[in-house]
Amino acid sequence: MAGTSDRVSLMEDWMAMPPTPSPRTLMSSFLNEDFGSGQFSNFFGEHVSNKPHDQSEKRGELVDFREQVPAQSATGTAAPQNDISLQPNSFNANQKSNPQGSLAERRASRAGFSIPKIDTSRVGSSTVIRSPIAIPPGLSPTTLLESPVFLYNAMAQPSPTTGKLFVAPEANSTMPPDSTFSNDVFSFQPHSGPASYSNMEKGYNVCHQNQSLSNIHQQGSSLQSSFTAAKDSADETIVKPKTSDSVFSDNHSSEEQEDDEGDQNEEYSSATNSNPAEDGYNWRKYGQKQVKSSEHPRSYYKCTHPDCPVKKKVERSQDGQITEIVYKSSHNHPLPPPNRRSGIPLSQINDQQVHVLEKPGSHAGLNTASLWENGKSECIQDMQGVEGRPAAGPPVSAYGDTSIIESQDAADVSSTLSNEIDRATQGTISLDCDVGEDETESKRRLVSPST
DNA sequence: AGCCTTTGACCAGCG
DNA sequence: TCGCTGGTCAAAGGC
Repeated sequence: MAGTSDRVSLMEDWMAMPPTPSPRTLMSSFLNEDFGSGQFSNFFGEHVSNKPHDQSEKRGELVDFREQVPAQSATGTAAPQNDISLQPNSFNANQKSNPQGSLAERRASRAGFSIPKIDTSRVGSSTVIRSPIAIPPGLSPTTLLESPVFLYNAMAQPSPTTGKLFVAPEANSTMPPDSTFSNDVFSFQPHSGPASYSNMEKGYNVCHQNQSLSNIHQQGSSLQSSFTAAKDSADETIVKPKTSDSVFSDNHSSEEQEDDEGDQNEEYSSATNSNPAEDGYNWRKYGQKQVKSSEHPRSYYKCTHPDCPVKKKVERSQDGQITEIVYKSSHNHPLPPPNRRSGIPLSQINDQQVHVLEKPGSHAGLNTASLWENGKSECIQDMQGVEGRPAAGPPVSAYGDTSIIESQDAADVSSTLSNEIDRATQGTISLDCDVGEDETESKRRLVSPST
């Protein structure tokens, strides 16, 4: 089975990587990287270099795709082609709340980088995390999203025409050659280094439709999964993890897929906690049903926060692996403290946060992880900047300013990193950068059932 | 005691 | 109108 052997090969690559480095080591390695040499920017391409497709060709497709989409501005008014929020080297043109841009942007600008931004303002209120493969228990969909690779490639915003979330090409990133668009659904393959599922957060964070993808925090390292992200008519965002080999061929047979799941079951058998409540929010299950459209039973959860309209549907395979999550509506409250009841113990979060920094073993992994951390830091800083705002309040676009990746000098990086760790260990950071406003609950499924 | 899950019943939308 | 389907309710019981 080709897919299995691919994954085995990947795992071997990971196993060959250096043992867990310390954050300092990571940072040191990171700082020794030549940003301008393209090592970093080519990382994703390098790690998908075993793909048969021509990378530039695919990128061209992506560009074409984007150009075909009549973009809208964040305010919903007509805008020139190629929404500026998607454009590299143009974030300054999109400043709103802060004429100088976010701290991340300022830092990046200072370092000579431009930061493409995600415009999440058009993202709607219902999120689907849908996986044709089962998400291993304890492996959060958000963790998948939080892969540095995903982050780095996550120039994502909903299609102006369909509302589906798609990922646009970004100048400094390398689209995996097997990236695909299909009905506004973009698939790509995060693959940035060793993943240790046992070290990942058990459970998952909400990947909120109003949440800048850059704001999604990483509790785990990158995965060899790929994702399909889609957003439909301001209602649903679909994030579709795939196995690495499924990326090579979307015609992946169901048999192969089942085998993949089986393999993953074995790989991730150590992760046993699949409680969907562990996304940081508290959920109450109010129903379960076997629906015809899915071979798996569907569970219905409500956010237990008073007056919070958020619901989610979770489908699990027989072995408890999550196969689909559909988020509906938006949280109108901050993320609750992490260690309450079903929340993750603070100490566990600490460890996980540290693992984020320690796990990536390759240079590229270091880079992505470090950059991710930087981006996360900016997210946090942005969040701090809006503290005190009514939880139900602000336009989402306020968070759309959050930068994804920034380049920093050594001091900044170290400072950011250590601050990040400190915040994590103090349990003071909110993992959710979203305070949504769109309460629309209509929804429509975008991706046909995986079966 | 409070909050959770479970589970059968009920309801609404749709063809 | 009827049957199917998906979503929700609410009682019961567990932790």
